[in-house]
Amino acid sequence: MVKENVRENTVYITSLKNLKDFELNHIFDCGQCFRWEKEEDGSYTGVVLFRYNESWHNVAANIKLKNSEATIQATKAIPVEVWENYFDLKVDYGQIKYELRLKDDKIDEAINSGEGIRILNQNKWETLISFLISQNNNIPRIKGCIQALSKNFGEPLGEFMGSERFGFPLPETLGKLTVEDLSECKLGYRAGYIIESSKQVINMGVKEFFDIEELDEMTAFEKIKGLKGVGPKVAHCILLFSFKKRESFPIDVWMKKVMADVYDLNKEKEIESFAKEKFGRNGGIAQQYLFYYIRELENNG
DNA sequence: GGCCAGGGGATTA
DNA sequence: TAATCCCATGGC
Repeated sequence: MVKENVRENTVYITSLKNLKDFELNHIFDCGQCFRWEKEEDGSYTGVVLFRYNESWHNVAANIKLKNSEATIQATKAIPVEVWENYFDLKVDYGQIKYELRLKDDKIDEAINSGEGIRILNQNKWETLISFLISQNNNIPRIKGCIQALSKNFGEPLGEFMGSERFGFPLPETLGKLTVEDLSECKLGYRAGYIIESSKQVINMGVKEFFDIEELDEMTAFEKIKGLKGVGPKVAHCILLFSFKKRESFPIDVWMKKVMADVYDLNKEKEIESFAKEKFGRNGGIAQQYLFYYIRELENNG
């Protein structure tokens, strides 16, 4: 994929070419991320937190897809490899879909509804906090909480695409807060979890937290679950969406619904072992197709 | 292992 | 106006 960064009125342009299995609606609306919003022209605008070269980079960005080329405008120059990794471009989703479709015609139909899904490689810290907020919560409210958190405690990124943008707050910032400091973010009982988990990440060291990626799935799961407020559901989301553990199969109320409707499975344990056996190492990706499929079905009849 | 409080807001009854 | 629901977890 050829790409170049061109400076243009303090906006940095990156293009990603020859994209396959890539649809913005599917990627940003399959429940994996909370900061991208759709514009009238079909492009998406959001704020992304990266960590590379041992430092944090919060960037406001807009991504527009035309045919098989995506154009990203961003407030900072982010290496194209970093964007490629974010959108998981090294992974051949065509092959994964081919393998999954062979399993049965139910997953085949689910894939048809969200063919352009890709699992983003999101920042591990941001994903931890985002999914702590997600528990027993709905997507519009999760987005509101994260927005409030960023507005109050994140780095101001200036105006971009008609709105003031704010970076995702960093561990040192959140770790120093009290529950009262967070009251206007309306996080409810999750505020305490966020503060405690932030302290735990600071104490273990950001590097060691990120290096959990190197551990095997079971060990990584236990490590993540050791953070305050992280149970099995949230741990699976964090592992899938930011630690590249693609076997992880998060089971929430939507997944319970789709697995009951489609596969007539009603117990969580049954769903778990079924997913492991049926989808194996692609469990997490199958989960995203199923999640998108049931949400589409419920929203559009 | 089962139960229930934890917050807050949108939606439904 | 009241009940229910939401990408759950901790503590008993």
